[in-house]
Amino acid sequence: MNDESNDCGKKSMKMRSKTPIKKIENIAARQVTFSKRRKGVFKKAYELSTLCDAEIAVIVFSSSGKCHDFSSSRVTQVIQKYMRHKGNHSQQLDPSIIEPNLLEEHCVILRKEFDRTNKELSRMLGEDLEELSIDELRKLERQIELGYARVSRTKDDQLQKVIVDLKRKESTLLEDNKLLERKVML
Amino acid sequence: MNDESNDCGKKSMKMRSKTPIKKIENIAARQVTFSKRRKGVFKKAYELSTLCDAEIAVIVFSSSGKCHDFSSSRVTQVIQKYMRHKGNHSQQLDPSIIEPNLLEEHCVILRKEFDRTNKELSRMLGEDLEELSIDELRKLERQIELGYARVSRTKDDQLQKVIVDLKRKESTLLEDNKLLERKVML
DNA sequence: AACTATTCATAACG
DNA sequence: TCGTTATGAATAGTT
Repeated sequence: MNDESNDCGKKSMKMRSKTPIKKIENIAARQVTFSKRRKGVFKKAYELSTLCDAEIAVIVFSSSGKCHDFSSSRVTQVIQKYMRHKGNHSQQLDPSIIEPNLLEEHCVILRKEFDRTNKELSRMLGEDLEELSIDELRKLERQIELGYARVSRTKDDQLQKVIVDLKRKESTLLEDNKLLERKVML
Repeated sequence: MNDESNDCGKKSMKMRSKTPIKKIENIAARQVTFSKRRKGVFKKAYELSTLCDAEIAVIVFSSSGKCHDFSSSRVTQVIQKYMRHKGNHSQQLDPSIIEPNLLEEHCVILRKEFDRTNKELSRMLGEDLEELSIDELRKLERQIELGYARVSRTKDDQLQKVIVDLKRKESTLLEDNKLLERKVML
């Protein structure tokens, strides 16, 4: 512990330093700080998700290897969404670049991911709904609505584009016609 | 407690309220808060990882669907570690009955299937629509409509069931009450 | 985007 | 681990 510039004639109570962000070497202190700050991060994550209607997942492994997580919805759900956004799974789960003895493990992970995705797709298609609660059904309904709105909007945009294109062609042709007519007149 | 912090005729002042953690309805304000707090969460995550030698990943989706992430190492690395921790009860794929040299092949096939399913799901959710033709978009739209109808119907059925159940319980209770009242009278 | 009063998080300590 | 509190840090409201 370093206490450089303390005097403070006050009750010589807590003298908090400016907290350098550097690995805490004292193991006990590190564990205490880990607990406190982990809780803090999860709280902040919760507040962010609630205030801003955001979806968030936090995964932490302590230096001792223990796993902790927080999510506004479900960690695996957020992970899935994340993977989709990043696109190609192949990069992340490509078995060919993985050591042979880890291959099996990755196959298992991939299989799990596949099953999950498959299930979600089924439900989006209105299948396998039996075991869903009313709340889950409501959530699914909203999710589908969102997807529908996006698809519908994209389609409309495309249609608009086609229409604008056609109109432009039309007016170009009209002008050409006018020019040609004038030439004919002369 | 000292009486210093009264209204005091100081400069007009900011008057921050106690910030209830509830969805911010004003969209502009929500976006600003999202930016600020997202930065805050990421900073806290960084500090936790550094101070405590921990591994952390944070994934956030804004309400508008934009994806942000932070990790002390690599997000996908943390995700894989997480999956490994959670997925130790893996009986889905028994590798002992698969020849080692077939395992990789199996993985490749699985990955292809997975990517295909993933793409379809993304599109149902209204993502990655850029390369679809108008006809394909129309088809997708109809597919989603069908799924929506099924989900909506299932939900309504469930709600009906709950209502019928509650009504039955209510009438049973009413009858019980009547019987009890009679007994009390006697 | 920048500022600052205020609330909040947490290091140090019991 | 839990509670307390002074201090540093985050941020809501504002410019």
